Amino acid sequence: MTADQWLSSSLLHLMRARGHKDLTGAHLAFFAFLECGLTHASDVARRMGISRQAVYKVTRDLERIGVLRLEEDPTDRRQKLILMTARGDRVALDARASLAEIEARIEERIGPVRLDQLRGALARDWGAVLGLEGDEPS
Amino acid sequence: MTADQWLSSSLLHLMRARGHKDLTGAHLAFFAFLECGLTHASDVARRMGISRQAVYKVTRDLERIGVLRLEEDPTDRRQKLILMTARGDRVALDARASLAEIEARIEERIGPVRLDQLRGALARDWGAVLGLEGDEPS
DNA sequence: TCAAATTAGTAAACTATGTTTACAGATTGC
DNA sequence: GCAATCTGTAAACATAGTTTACTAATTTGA
Repeated sequence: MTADQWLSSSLLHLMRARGHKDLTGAHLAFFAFLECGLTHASDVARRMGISRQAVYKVTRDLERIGVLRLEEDPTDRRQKLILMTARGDRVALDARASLAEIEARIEERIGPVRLDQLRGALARDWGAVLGLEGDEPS
Repeated sequence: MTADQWLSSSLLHLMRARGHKDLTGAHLAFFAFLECGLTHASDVARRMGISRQAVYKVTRDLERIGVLRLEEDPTDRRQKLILMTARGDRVALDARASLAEIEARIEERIGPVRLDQLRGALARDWGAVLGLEGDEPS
């Protein structure tokens, strides 16, 4: 189990415990990018480094289960605005709480100082590494 | 793109450039555990935290393309010994060289000191975190 | 200005990588 | 000796992505 897999499976587990039984890992990963202020599927796809067709499937799912809704974008009629429903806001809230819970468990395990160092190392150093190259799909 | 995904896709890319066109990411991930001295599929499955059925498929693939071969284990007739073929040895060599190349590119990007710190932080801190819980499959 | 190139969303077929469930044969513990 | 457990095997299924293809809307440039 890698760090990534552990993080996303922990998040998924906690979200299910909070009643979001129909959310998958892909749904939650996608959701994080909406939280960053993105409002269009193609932007999310580019930022996630996956195809817009993959993102499309997730948005279609999330619309079907009532987490978000799509609306015509008046500024560009090719695009659709991705908007949160009431349940979408609850999901976002519960996701933030779950992530805080996970971080608290890590801190409990390795201590606040090393957690801070680890966060710093990952943000600075991996950030620099990943800024180097992108094999993004079409 | 996460750090994990970046690492494995870089490794896969370099291995393909070295002529191993038929190897997949799952093949290479599995291979790393053979390099650690494991000789039986069930051991690999446990260490990787995946089902032994998933490992079985990979071994079957790798046997088919001539990277490894299976032999009856004389000490336990339930088990089979996983052995390298000549091509398997070449794969292992090329994988080590590719990883060294990747690490060199990271070092070039963030410098030797921060690379060392990052490696330390990941080994110590994430190791401690992942040692905490295991949702391993049956 | 208008044709060409690009971009957004949609959709189907396929791929990669896992899981769950099931079973038979070998081994181990009591 | 027999039940529990472990091995490899295998099929059916799940998840999350890709490639290819199409239409409509927009942007670019000669």
